[in-house]
Amino acid sequence: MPTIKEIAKRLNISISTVSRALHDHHSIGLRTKTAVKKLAAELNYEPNQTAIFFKQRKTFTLGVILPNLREEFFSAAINAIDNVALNNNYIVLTGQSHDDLNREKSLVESMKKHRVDGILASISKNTTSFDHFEQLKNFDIPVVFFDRVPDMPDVHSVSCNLYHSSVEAVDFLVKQGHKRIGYIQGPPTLSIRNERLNGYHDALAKHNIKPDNALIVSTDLSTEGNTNALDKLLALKKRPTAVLLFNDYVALDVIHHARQRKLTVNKDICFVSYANIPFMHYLDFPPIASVEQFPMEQAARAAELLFKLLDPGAREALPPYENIVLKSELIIH
Amino acid sequence: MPTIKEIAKRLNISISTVSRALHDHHSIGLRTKTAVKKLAAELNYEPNQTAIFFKQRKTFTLGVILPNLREEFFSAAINAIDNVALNNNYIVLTGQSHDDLNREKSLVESMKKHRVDGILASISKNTTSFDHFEQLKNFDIPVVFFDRVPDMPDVHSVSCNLYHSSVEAVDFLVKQGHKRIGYIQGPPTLSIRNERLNGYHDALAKHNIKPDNALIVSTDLSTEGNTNALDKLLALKKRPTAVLLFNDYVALDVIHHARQRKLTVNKDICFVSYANIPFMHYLDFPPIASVEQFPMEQAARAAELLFKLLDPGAREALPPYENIVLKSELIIH
DNA sequence: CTGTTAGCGCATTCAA
DNA sequence: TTGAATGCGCTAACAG
Repeated sequence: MPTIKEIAKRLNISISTVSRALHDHHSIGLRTKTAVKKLAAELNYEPNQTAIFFKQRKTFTLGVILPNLREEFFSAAINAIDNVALNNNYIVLTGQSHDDLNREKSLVESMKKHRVDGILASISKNTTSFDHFEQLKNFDIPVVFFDRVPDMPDVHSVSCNLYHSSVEAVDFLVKQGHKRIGYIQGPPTLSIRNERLNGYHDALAKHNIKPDNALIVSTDLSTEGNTNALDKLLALKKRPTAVLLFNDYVALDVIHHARQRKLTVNKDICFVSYANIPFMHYLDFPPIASVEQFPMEQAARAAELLFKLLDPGAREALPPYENIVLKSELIIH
Repeated sequence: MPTIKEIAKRLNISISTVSRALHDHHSIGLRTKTAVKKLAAELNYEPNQTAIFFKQRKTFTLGVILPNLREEFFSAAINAIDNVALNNNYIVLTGQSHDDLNREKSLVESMKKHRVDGILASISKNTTSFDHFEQLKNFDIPVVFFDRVPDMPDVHSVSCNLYHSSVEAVDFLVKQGHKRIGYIQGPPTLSIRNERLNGYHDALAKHNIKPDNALIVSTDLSTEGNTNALDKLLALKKRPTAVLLFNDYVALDVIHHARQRKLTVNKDICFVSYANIPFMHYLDFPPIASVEQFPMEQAARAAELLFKLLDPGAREALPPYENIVLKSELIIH
């Protein structure tokens, strides 16, 4: 494989001249410059990036850690990140935690080893401690969290506030005549800020509907957890006529299960869900509304923030920790 | 950031001794070895991988190029690759071509620049020339194609032969009483080997059913292409009562469209499809059967093959070009 | 406008 | 059992 040394030797000039010529340095004569470029092309010269990474102490690589790629939400996020990375001549190293804390930790380790310049992360549902991310500060690897963000100060984050949409969702259901509205909530780690629940509560209060704790059940997001949650609601003497669902994947299971139990969805019982993944449109009985959380926008904003952190000039203009919050939107189907 | 040089200085020993101690080299005294390791731990020493990559001329990074991650087929493949890579202490760089040849080319370029040790690829539907992959041979970057493999000699590949399942699919339909069976085929680049079509034809012949070219229509895999294809079949004087569909994503659109046209799926018209993605189970009217193409197995085999190619010892035992073919399986729902 | 020199962090050959 | 020396390929400070 040809190197600049090789080119220098053949042209009887110095290595640094070759280097500069290849970089269009202003102080290089046109004649030598063209000669160098010509020979480089002939030899099929390709700069050895590993040498450059080493020398520049940068790898032009971004790490992305997220729960999984199966969910359209996250594959959409990856697409947005890819685009931003591409514009900045960066490449993306993706890792899936599969909601396993240990796996998340080892992903952080291996990305650290590979010297990624920065990391974008959406935490696993089982992540309660954040030391593995914290230690990255010692290595000058900035981290920006998105969507599933830790509830901590001193982190950069981009997230989507679900409070208002939750209020809207209940408003919408009430307007449709519903009075008993249930809520299937997700695991506590993913609900620290309780935006969905707070919105739910506040909206009920607004409409003078007495809250009933029996109407609030939980799932660990497994299919079994999802169907059990619905069963609990259906076991009540006074069943809910509408239910908010933690997200569309919960909705898939819950709707399926409701129908197996011979309920007519959107008549006997209505659902509103979160995420608004396109796939739901193929269902016969989709949720009547879903909260759009803008994965692409979140991810893009997070990536842009990360690139600012990576740029010493831009970083100065930033607050010590930036926390961007987008607004979700209730989409009526 | 501490380096071995730093450690050497503090311990008043040489750099090479430190290096060797850290690697458990046999010729290092126990006393010095423990001293070195102790100090390294205290200083939080981390070897600079970029230096190692540079020196070793390896990056312990695999490139994966595939059409997109939205399709469960490919996200499953990535998971399988992740696992194999993890076992080999490799990390995975994923790129999506979005079925765009130019994007695929630039992915190859940037992976080459980043000096990945090897590449796994599933080609885009618009890929007709393979120079961008071919040139990698000059850089000693082995490529293994999987699932969507080029129809060329002199490449490594892992794919799934759909011929027998296609025959089985028709057998199955015939057994159900169908005599007019249509086929919606995909773009020519993805059907070079014509396994689906050949199976379809041979099976019809086997059952003495006269082939009818009007029953074979094409789609470019867009939603519009998919619905148009169905419309063409429905416009025939003698409509098919069953149709083979290129894959499950075509099936989603086709089934949706059939129902909008007031057909009762699985009664007025039956569908058999390819890919067998789990999501279909949430549909009310899924295809009655689907051909499992084993994305995880394909990807895992491809990754394993790639690691063999990366290992000089193992490579010797291999033929110049390995082409692994798995058998698909018809799954009746 | 061009060349000389040094050094990034590490593995490794050769010498002791 | 250890150390000295070399070089991977490239960039950049310094010198001319």
